[in-house]
Amino acid sequence: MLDKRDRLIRSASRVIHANGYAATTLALVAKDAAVPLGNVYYYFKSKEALAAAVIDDRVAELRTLFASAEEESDPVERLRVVVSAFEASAEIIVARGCPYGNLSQELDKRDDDLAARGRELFSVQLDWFTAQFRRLGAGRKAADAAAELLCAIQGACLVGLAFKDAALFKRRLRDISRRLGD
Amino acid sequence: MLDKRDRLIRSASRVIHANGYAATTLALVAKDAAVPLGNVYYYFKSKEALAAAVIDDRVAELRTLFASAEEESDPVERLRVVVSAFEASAEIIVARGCPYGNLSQELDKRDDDLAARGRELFSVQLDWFTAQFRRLGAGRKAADAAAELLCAIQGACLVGLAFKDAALFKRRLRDISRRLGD
Amino acid sequence: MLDKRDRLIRSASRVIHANGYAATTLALVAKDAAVPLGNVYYYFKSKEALAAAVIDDRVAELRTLFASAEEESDPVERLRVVVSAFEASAEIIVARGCPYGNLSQELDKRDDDLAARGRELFSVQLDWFTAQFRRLGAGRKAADAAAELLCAIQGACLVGLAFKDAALFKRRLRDISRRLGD
Amino acid sequence: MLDKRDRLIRSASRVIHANGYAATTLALVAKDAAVPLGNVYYYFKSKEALAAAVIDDRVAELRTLFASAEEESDPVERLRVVVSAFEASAEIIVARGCPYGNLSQELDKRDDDLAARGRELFSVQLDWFTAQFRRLGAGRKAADAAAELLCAIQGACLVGLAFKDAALFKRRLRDISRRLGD
DNA sequence: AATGAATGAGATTTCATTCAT
DNA sequence: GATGAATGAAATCTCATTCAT
Repeated sequence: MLDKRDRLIRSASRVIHANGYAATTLALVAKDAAVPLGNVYYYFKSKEALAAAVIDDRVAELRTLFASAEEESDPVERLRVVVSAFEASAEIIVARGCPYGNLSQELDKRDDDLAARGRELFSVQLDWFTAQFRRLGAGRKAADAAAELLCAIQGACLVGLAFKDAALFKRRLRDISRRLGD
Repeated sequence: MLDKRDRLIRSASRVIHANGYAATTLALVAKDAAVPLGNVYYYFKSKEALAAAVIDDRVAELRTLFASAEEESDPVERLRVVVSAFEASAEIIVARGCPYGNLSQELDKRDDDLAARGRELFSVQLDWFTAQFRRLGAGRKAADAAAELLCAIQGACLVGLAFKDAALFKRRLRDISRRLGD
Repeated sequence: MLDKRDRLIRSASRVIHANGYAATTLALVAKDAAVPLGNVYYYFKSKEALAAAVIDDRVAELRTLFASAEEESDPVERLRVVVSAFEASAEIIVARGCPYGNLSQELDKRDDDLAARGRELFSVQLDWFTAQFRRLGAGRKAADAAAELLCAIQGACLVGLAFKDAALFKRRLRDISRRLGD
Repeated sequence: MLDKRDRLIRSASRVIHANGYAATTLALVAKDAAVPLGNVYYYFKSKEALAAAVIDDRVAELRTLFASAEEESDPVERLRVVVSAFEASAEIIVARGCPYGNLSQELDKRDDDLAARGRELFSVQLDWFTAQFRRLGAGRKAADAAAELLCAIQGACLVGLAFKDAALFKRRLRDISRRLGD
């Protein structure tokens, strides 16, 4: 069994993904993690701090994905690995939304530094995508190509979620994957 | 001066756009509309009912936009009118997010009928886009082309918001607009 | 159509009988009477005043019943007319409770003069019952016999209501009626 | 000092007895129990849940009374113990009403399951009374005799309350007690 | 470190009553 | 007389956070 801190992050991640940050109560998270409510504050000084840890966890998840994609040498193949990873999560994304996009959007409205942390969920992707396009010789257009890819993926998540349509979502991702070769 | 009911919808729309539905309190809305809190309940039986009115308002806004786009006869031009309308709102979208996508996504996690109402914000767009592509002779691919367009716009909104980058947002929309001709 | 004042009393009587006084809202009464809410205050200066009018109405109803019972000359027959009247209302009493006992009990907890008015619902019965027993030569035991009768009727109402059992209720009332002859 | 949960039930019982359920506010109960209002919700998830606990408490009280009555072997004596217990509470019943009948009647108008819970206050009495009459050889008339007894007691409570007349109340109960021997 | 309990600010909602016309 | 609208006090309930042990 994971230690309490990790269990809390894991549970918070699940509950936030399912309900959104504002609708998530610490009581729910504590119960899901089988940790007494009062104890949450031993590990995290506030609800915000717990959310920050969730973001860190997701960023780490993305970095792990990128690392595994780097086993490919061709940047196009690397990007396709990432797109495939989204496709592999189609069911959950279509049911609950994108764990990166959802949270980034919701936290964006705050003036905390949680808002800034939320943006990392996108910037870490944008940066890595940019690096790949640069290796493809895109030069100064690399950043733009990266933004286009991020937009395409996130748009598919949002629309797939609204219509709960995994088939549509996958079709869109395959299309994105195909065009990466152009 | 608008009548109170309209002022409440207008204020709720603003506040929800700025804060999200969950973080919106009726006290805030009432204050923004200069209406005493208790009076809100004379016009709307619940917070949810007010949100439903906001959604209706936004759907009407979209229909108005579509009606004006229909002054063009060429479907491609019509679609470009719509894309341009998003472009024209770049500053606010980049600051607060897309008023349709944001709300649709947040409400999607509920099991109310507010969730269903939220989805209308997308389906009304998808339907109209589909009709245009059909007139272009897209046949059974019309729905898919419509979904692609919706994804592209929404993706741009989400990423534009995260990076508060109106230039990026506009670039993306112009690109979308250009490709509509292909 | 009754005039508004009477319609309000009639509706208030119905709604109070169905929901109890505390759970009755003037909005409900106004709607039931098809009278605009604001207008209620033209006819009654407060919710309490409306309830007082309802009590007056019910007291009048009882007096009418007594008057009709007085067409009989035998006091025992007179009392049996009254008991039969309760029996005739078995269905509604078993569904909603006794319109006299319910209200008397609920209002009893106040320190208004509504409490005193509520008690009239019982005292008017007690007085008339006492008068009949006195004519039967019960002498100073007349008051006690009257109280016993009132207790018996009200007990049957309360228990009939709790178990929603009209048959039980009627059996009890017939038993009471029979014993009146002893 | 009782623990808080018990204090809350005790206070709620008192306040509900004094004011009725609808007119009881949790603020009043909390103050009476010397518990901060917000803390009430740590022990009971809603006002209804607190009322349900009050009912449980009263049902338990009745069962304790029945258990002590069962120290007598003669069913008639047992029933007289119960009637005496009501008589011993004459002052409070005449001031506030019967804690079982009042609540049962008020809750009866709801469509919650609180209504059903309220009915238990009577059914637990009816069942035990029936068992005693059955031991007396009443056969299938046992249930009817039990209902008659319950009606008699409750009628006395209701009328005793309306006239705030403890002497009348006691006279009625003694009469009931005497007739149990017939 | 751990935890059940406590706290209080604030959110939604209700409603008798009053106001303006 | 009539009425739609307004008002504000108060009720129920929620929850992040803190406390006492």
